[in-house]
Amino acid sequence: MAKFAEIKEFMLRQIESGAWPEHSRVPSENELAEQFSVSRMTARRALQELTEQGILYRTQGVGSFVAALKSQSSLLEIRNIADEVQSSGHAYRAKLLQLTELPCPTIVATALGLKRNEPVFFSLIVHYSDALPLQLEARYVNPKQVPLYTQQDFQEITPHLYLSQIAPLTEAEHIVEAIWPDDFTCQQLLLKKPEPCLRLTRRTFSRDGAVSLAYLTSPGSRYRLGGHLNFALPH
Amino acid sequence: MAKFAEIKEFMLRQIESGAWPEHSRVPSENELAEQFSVSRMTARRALQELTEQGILYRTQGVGSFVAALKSQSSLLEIRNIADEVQSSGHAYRAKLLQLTELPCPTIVATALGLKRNEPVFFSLIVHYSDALPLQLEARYVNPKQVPLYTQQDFQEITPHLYLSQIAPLTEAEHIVEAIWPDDFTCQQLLLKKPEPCLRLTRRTFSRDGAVSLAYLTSPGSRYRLGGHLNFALPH
DNA sequence: CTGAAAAACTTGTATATACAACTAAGATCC
DNA sequence: GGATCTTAGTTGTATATACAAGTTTTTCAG
Repeated sequence: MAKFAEIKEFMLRQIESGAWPEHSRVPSENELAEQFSVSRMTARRALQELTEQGILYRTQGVGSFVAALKSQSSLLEIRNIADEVQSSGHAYRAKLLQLTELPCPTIVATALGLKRNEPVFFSLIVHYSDALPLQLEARYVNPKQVPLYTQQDFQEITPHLYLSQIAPLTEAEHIVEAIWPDDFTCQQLLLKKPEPCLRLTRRTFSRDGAVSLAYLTSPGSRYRLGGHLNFALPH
Repeated sequence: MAKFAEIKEFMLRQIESGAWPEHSRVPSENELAEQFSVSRMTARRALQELTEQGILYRTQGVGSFVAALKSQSSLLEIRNIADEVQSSGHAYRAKLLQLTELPCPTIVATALGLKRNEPVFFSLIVHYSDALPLQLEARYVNPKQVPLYTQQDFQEITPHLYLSQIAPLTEAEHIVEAIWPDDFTCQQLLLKKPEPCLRLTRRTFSRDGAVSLAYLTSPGSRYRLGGHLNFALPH
């Protein structure tokens, strides 16, 4: 591991363990340089990158400080719903409804850069928290980029996690909408009466272009798309 | 302006003008260093920061390239609704329904770090695109941080813009929900029939703590909360 | 004691240099 | 022709140094 990365790791451990509480001062560039026997510029890089990640804030002439801990989580991460459910103390389960190859609908073709009716992979999954359905995931996947998609076991690994491994994310596009669910969606989400639902349309890209188009639908009452957005302190 | 910033400006102009199209190669660190008579490390910094902003991508041993233009806009910016409407070619207008001091409700007190029934400022505004109501904004503001809030003319300047000037943002927290609008909201948004609405709850912070709590409600059919999230290419 | 000046310390910018790691293209050998 | 080696170019990491700019503390004159 590069030296500046080692310093970052060290500082992150201090912060996460609570040894360096919020708003406390962290070692200066020169102090870190001496402690780790590196040049000031290398120590500076560690401080700089942690600042860009919203973990520290710095003021010229004063010093570097630990930012508020709640700023750690970020909308920028695309969260893995399985991790999210488990970290809230519930049991995660997925039910696979469909996993096939389809002729590509026009909208999907446009989104993924394919031709109409060209083969495209399609999966349909319900994500549960304990016995409660949290989200209906309908996903189209570009076969050119992920040829083995239909051979995976999505009870064991979420499509998002699998895709991240096969075609590392370079970019993601999101649209959030409030929609009125159709009958099928109500049925799968066990909604006795229709209620407003959140629909997150997510298109992901890898180096070679669009990888997948996913429609994630959740009842507004059961799921919140939250997080924190961090801004650098103005200098 | 610092030298690295001048180089960034130059490159941004080239990209925005179309002189450097998407995925075209940009000058290398050494070429930029020579053109601008700076050291390689300074040229490198310009390239590096543009990469972090998602404007370029770089590959070791190969070069630096212009990223897809659509990656420019980002969810990270808190958008000014007035700018957004105007940039889409419509006329922006605001109607101020209320601007008063209220005894603080419990939820608001918790969110802003005030005591229950302590005075808090409250504003209620409808944002229009031409004659179409786009968003109902209900906002509570911490009087300790923004004592002159109730004396502003919010037909002329949006609360968000004013607050940004008075108490620069250090942090913002967002929650997106799908809700069923109440009668008053329907009336103000000119919804003849109720329809699912997006509600964005936004809490903003400045250096000295929470500044405001805003509820932004928009009909799902009229407004999309969109944008792109950029990820650095893994190294 | 007060106020101004100086010193010490911090982060910010910039340079020159060196070597490592990686890629692509060309040269060479068989 | 084809495989391998070399070379040139590019980005990535690291160092030592210098000065600028901002803040806080100390010193010292009055």
